[in-house]
Amino acid sequence: MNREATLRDYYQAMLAALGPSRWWPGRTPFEIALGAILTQNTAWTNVEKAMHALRESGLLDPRALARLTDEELATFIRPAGAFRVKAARVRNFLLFLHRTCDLDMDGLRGETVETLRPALLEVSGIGPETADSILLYALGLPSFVVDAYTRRILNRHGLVPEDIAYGELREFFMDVLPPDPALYNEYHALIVRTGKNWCAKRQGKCPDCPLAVFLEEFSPLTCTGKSIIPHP
DNA sequence: CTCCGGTCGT
DNA sequence: ACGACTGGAG
Repeated sequence: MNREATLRDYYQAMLAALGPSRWWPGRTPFEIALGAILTQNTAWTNVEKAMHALRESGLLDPRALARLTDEELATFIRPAGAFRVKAARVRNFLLFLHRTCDLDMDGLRGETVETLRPALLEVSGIGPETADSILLYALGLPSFVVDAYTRRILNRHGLVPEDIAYGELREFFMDVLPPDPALYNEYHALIVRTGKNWCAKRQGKCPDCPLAVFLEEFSPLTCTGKSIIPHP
């Protein structure tokens, strides 16, 4: 298969069906990075509750957040779940910002994916997906974000193995797509929107999915990963 | 591989 | 009631 053409076709199909996503416009880099940590294995609606609580108290700012104790922080982000773990992770990220840019993410402008990505991965609590989300959505750097939906959709379409590693799947996109942050931003956003609405873990809703045209056939009743017949 | 965890849809 | 949710660490 021509991977580049295939990935562009998938992108166009989702864009045509869903329209542009406009993810995280008008938000500060720190707010976006914070959201990226809080949303780990968590529905975004829960993250919004936590972000709202922080906003109401004027805490969507690294210098303000840094003054809280771990316990206070945990209380604010409680609706996001795993709040004790995430409080520690936010703390580690704040320490990272203190070290690298004096708690001002504008100071990270000028960094590249090659230098900043490994540095972020050194922070306990920031794994590959969170790092790429921060690079792409907070800093506008061309680092493709891979998530559970990306793996599930591509696997169910027979394009990649189910157990493909994060880095391999990221390169599956980055090897053939130009390093365009706007393209990466919209592509991942479209995948998440498509995944959330049509590609649930248990049972997909393939008949109405924007990507259904790429399946040779499928069973409407048992539209799970294994029941989809991969296209050639 | 297991735990973290409140919240929401089924 | 039950499992999934834009993961990551020990």
